[in-house]
Amino acid sequence: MEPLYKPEGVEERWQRTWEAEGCFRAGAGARRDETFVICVPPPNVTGALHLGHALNGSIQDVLVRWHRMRGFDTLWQPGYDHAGISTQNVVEKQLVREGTSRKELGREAFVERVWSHLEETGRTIMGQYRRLGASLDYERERFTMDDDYIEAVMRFFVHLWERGWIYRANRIVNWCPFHETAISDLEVVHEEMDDALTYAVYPFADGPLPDGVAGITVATVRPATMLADVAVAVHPDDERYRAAVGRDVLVPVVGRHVPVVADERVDPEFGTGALKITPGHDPTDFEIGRDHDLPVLTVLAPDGRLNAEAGELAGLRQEAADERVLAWLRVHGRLERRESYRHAVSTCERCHTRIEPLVSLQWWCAMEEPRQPALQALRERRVRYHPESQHQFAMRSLEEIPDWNISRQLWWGHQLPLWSCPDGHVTCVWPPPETCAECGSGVLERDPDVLDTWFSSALWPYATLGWPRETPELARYYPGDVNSTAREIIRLWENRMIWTGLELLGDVPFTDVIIHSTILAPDGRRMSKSLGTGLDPLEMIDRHGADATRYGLLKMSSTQDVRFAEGMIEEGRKLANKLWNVARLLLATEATPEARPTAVEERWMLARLDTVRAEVEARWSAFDFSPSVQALYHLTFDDFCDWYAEAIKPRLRAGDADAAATALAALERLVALLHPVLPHVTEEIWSQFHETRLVLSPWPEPDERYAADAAALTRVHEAAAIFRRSGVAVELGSEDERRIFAAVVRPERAKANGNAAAELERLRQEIARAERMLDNERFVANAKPEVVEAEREKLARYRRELDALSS
RNA sequence: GGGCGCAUAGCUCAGCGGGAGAGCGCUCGCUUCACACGCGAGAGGUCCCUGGUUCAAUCCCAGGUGCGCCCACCA
Repeated sequence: MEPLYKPEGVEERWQRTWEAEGCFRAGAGARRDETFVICVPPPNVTGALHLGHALNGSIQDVLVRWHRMRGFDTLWQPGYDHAGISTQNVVEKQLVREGTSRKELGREAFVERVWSHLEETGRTIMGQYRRLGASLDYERERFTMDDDYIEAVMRFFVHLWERGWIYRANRIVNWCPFHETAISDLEVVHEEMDDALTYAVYPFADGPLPDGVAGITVATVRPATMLADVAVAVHPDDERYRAAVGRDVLVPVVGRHVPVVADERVDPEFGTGALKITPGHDPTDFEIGRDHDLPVLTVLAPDGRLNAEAGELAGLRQEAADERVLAWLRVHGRLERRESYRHAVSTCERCHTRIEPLVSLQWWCAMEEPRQPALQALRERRVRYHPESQHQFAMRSLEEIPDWNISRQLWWGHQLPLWSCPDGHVTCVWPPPETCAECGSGVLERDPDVLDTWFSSALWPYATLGWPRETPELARYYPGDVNSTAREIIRLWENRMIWTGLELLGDVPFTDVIIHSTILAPDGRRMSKSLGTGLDPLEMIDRHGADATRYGLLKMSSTQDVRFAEGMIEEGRKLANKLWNVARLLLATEATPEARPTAVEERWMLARLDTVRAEVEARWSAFDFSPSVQALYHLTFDDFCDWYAEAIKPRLRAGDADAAATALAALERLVALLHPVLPHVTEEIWSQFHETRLVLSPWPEPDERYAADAAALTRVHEAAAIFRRSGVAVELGSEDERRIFAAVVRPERAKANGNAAAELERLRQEIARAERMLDNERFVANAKPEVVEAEREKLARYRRELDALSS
């Protein structure tokens, strides 16, 4: 064993060995009947993993390795998501760079192109998980476009159809002109943008009002949509427009007569208080138009250009059309003014193209019924989000959940299992039908739309286990236990897995959802590739090792948002190196591990190991990782290395067989406790004195035999602290205590550079403080008894120390 | 506009009713036979501000200030 632990080589060797020996397979090493199941949130097949994935993988792997050691039949399910629009976006942009387009390629060739693109990226992702040491059951890798998985998606759709929850409706949707598809509200991001607000005059059709007012001024950021205006609306209580309501005004350019209507949804404070109504291109206008029986006009085509309705402006891009309308307004004296205007604009989360609200015929899934059992499950805490604030958010989201637009006008994804005959009958079955279910026509055309990518993700926990087939895996591993993910995905994924699981299998897919922190760039900005603030986890692994990276990420996992700090990963590297070196020291004895403690420091060490075992178990049960790795760090550095190893060194050198055997037993426990966090270095150390694999070895059993001895060493700890501060050796009661003191402090070598006077002063102040509190009757009467007792003990201790120092 | 969260040492963060902590950085001293990715000793803090509750507040409550995230159809 070399003096410096070098993770490169060691880590990859163990990653290969573990996998080759089947240590990660579902059920490997199981010693009890209970199962523990996590499915990895399937990463988008397009991208490489980022630090968030690495953090999430570390969290899950700690839980999985811990349960596997405890003997659970453990399954950690890997896989990836076809990520419909994201993937299509990536490939389309490649095509643009190559000077072609998906339309030129045609649907079939395009989909083939996507598949060939996926081959490499899929391998990259699983390679990254392997480098992190993630103990996924790699042989069970699943993809949402596997044949079996497609089967599950189709069955699910047909199920919803038979339930009567699928319907088709013409509604305003978010339309992405680049991808030429509808997207859901959840796929829209809002971006602040500088824009111009155009104030245009709509003159009254039959001349000015009696008071001489010639028209109504409205404000808009998209002048081109005027062509589809069907009314002007004002607030019913707005005195300014009382006389105007019921009259007609003239729409600019097209000269259409449209009515002035009164509606409470108009904000009289904004702009001029008058709102042009364009039901075809604005969600609010759509509702107002519907309630006033106004027609719906559309001037924008799916590609973002103006359509035939726009007359001579047809075929222009919207920006160009805006300019033409503006010019018309200027020429005709209808432009009142323009002002700059900064506001939030909806954009496509994938391509950041400005979203056009568009009336469009889409398929929807009604949510009123299916959400109810999920909401109930959350209320009853049959599924629990951690932390609690996210549970509240998840419940609110289910309460407010709108119907789900599930159709996308994309080519990459699961095509809807819907066929129509020439008579317009729609057949929904799977496998594909031969004839129309209603009229028997053999001429059927499949709906070209594909499903929202989250539609298939929603089935992940059970479709990966074989559903809808009744497989043994499904029976054994459903429902699972834990799901871990980032905040932004609660509504997109977590809640949907819960309601689909309840609907199809009658049970929630997991009992706990961990919402982990977001790792920000060191400057506090969001980590993202486009900002150049992204960080590749592999870079950290190359520099410090996978164990160190896992440690650092877990340490950063506690609060909501943490700035990335490489120092925490370095801390992990030092921990691994420290552990390695203390193992070097102890393994040099070549003893057989067996706990036969003869001295107080040995019983104390075993007691400490058990205390930290209990603490770590409590932390991990509560999904609280940062304090757990902190406890393990101090256990290793302070307790194990600085105290225990130093205390027994003289005996090891003297060839004490009991001390050596006990030391290795203690080391066994230490590396077992550390294994879920630092799997590689612990496995490497374990292999130095075991034929077995630590990954499948039992987690340490509770052992309270030595708890009473923990206190004895506390006296030595304090004596050492005083000695180091003051240079004064406090008298110790027992031979044991004096021996340990000498071994750890090594007074013959440590030059006392402390200050006895300062130490005396410190003790006097502490004594005065404790006396003040104990003299306070209200404190003694109201404080918890153990707090008062602790204060008495402190006072007594300080007095003892003062006496010892003074003499 | 709505919701949530955060302000603690130079930096990144733990702690959260009774002694202000860690890692890194900094200063000083150590070629101590596991480890210089180490060992020992230190310096460094009105725990954001103002009130309130309490015998006792960094911690609980209210208000303020600053910052972050999520959500949102004000044209």
